[in-house]
Amino acid sequence: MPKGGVTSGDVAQLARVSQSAVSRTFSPGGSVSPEMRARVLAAAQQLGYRPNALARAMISGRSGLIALLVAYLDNHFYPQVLEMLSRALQNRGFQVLLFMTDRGRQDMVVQRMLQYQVEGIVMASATLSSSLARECAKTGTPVVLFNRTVPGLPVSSVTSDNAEGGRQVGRLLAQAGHKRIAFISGQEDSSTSRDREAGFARGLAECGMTAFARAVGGYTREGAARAVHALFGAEVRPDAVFVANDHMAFVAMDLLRAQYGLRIPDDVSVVGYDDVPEARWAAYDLTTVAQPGAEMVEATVAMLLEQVERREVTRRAAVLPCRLVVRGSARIPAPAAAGGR
Amino acid sequence: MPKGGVTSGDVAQLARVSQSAVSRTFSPGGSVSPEMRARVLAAAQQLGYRPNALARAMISGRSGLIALLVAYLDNHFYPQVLEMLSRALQNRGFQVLLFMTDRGRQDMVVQRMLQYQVEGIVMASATLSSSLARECAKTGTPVVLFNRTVPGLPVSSVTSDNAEGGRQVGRLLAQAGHKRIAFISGQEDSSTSRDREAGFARGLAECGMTAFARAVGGYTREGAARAVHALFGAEVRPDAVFVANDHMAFVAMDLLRAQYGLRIPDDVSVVGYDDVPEARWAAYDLTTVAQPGAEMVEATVAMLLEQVERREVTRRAAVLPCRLVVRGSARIPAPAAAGGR
DNA sequence: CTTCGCGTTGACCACGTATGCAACCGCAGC
DNA sequence: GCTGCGGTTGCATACGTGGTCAACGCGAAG
Repeated sequence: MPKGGVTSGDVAQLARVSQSAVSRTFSPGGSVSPEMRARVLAAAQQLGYRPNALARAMISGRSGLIALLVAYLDNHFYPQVLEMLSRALQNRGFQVLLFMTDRGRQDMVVQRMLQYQVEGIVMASATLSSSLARECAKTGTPVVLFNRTVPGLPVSSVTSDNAEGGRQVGRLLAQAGHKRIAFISGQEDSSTSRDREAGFARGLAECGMTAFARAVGGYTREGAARAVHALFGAEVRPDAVFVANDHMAFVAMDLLRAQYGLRIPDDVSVVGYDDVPEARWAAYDLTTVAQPGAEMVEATVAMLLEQVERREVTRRAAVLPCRLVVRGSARIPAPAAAGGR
Repeated sequence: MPKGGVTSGDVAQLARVSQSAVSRTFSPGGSVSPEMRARVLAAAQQLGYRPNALARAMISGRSGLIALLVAYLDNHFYPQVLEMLSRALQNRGFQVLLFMTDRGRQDMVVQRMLQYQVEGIVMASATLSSSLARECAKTGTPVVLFNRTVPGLPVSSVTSDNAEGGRQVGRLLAQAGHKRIAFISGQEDSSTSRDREAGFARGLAECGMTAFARAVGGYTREGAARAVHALFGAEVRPDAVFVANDHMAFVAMDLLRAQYGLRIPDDVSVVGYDDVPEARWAAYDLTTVAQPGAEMVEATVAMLLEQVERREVTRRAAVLPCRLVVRGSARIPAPAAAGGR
């Protein structure tokens, strides 16, 4: 094989059959007699034949490619999701084309995806401009937003019930007797942060309370640190903090212990969101809200592939239930039970 | 656009030029007059033309695809690497086809890569059977192993100087006056674990010591926990542990503190390897050996793309220097300096 | 005016595979 | 023995693009 390509024609020539026969042998529904199939397979084996997926994609109009756009992997919720998504798609016979958002060059990134004739797009924690969404819809490429909602776009989405999760946190902290409950937000323009905060406020309201203070964390370590200093550098400090995700909650815990000399949960309660693996590490033992990662991935794949199969883009939204995970980083209500589902 | 495909022929028809002209307009070295270029671009704009990357790949023999095989993302060193690798390749005009190893089905995975005519393969923390390596070489597809070496295969590799890193840890712990220094290994068959252990033994030997005990951690949390129990459930306990990577070192620290009631570093020193982001978190403040992730990624990309450009697979190995990062999880030598260089 | 040469253009083919269509074979029924 | 039919097989074409080659036009040199 000089320049690296053994084609179906080569196999046909060796097996003394037509190229069509080779193609049919490797196509699921092909009508081939047993002896021909055997001869073809023997020749293919001998030459090391491997069907060219690109040529197959061209003729069949099905590339078998799914684009996956990810914003950042610092938050360890996303590596988990990425791994599960990739495995699920791989098992269903699709290949994953991975893209990292490139700060404002998202348009170019999506163009590249479409150039490669991807059959579907999953966007994890990344935004999509409405013009791009329309462009995808025009080419018939379904898009599923993971852990994010953007109303009014012709795209589907899968999220967990962020509002309900926030509400449960609000009730838990209020019922535990905290008096000054603060919130550290994520990116202000993200639906996750907004929903979690709104639910949180409602949970507090149901217990006759309101949030004591809030600060913007932006879902980054640096932003979280600034938010902690803004809240705890003040005259009167919060006695509980709900942080919009675990990633930032760890920063808060480190800072509160090391720099402010506070004990957790004796002096201050901390609650996060996501239940990333580190949340159960002994050093943090973080009370948090578990997002059903596996179920979200399953829903995403199902929703996307259904559209791929039926060759039509629909607009659906799945909201999956989440679950409060009580650990040691927050005081718990004394006698009665906490907030019920 | 009925069924989603506007072709160069459509553009040519609208612009009243030949299809060749459209192709030349979108090809870098094409000889096109300004006015024709303008007409073509206008027509393309109007129709929303997007060159079909698959067709281009077929004819040019260059798919622009690089396969990336990753074993697991639990160890947070790899998400970082994945993100950097993906960004680097993306910036150089290549697309990343992502694959997760599927326990023994690696052969199938590599076959799928080759079917998609990838121009190169990066394997991060995953093994490659020699038969597969030869198959890749036969098709002229360069392979670069990331953070792993397998001698005798026609593939390149990029690693850090694991032996030297291990040696420095050995010297540090010995010179700090520890008497019973233990080692928790990774996967026994991985080159990283072997090299780190060998260097560690040499570092100890240079100070007239030998390892007090060793246990197998297998690079997993569960394995690390078993190893810790094996070492510290014994009659006489180590007073220092070198753990083959940070991922396992965190498990060890949690267990030593919570279950064995030991203080770090007063009762026992812990040293890891990798310098993942969590290593600097206040709760751990882990002394570790920093792998030069960015440089390793850069070397990987350079090595791979050079082979892609020159269309020949060569066998090279890059070993990059690593750096001891002294933090608070290990006692430090009192007066004189630690290990040189 | 003729000729040469250069830059531009279009017709045509190739890349490797899937598939419609026609031809073909063998067999059963009349 | 002829017809009809179901199952196989090969031929030819299409998918969308890049590149080759000859033709063409136009300006400059003789």
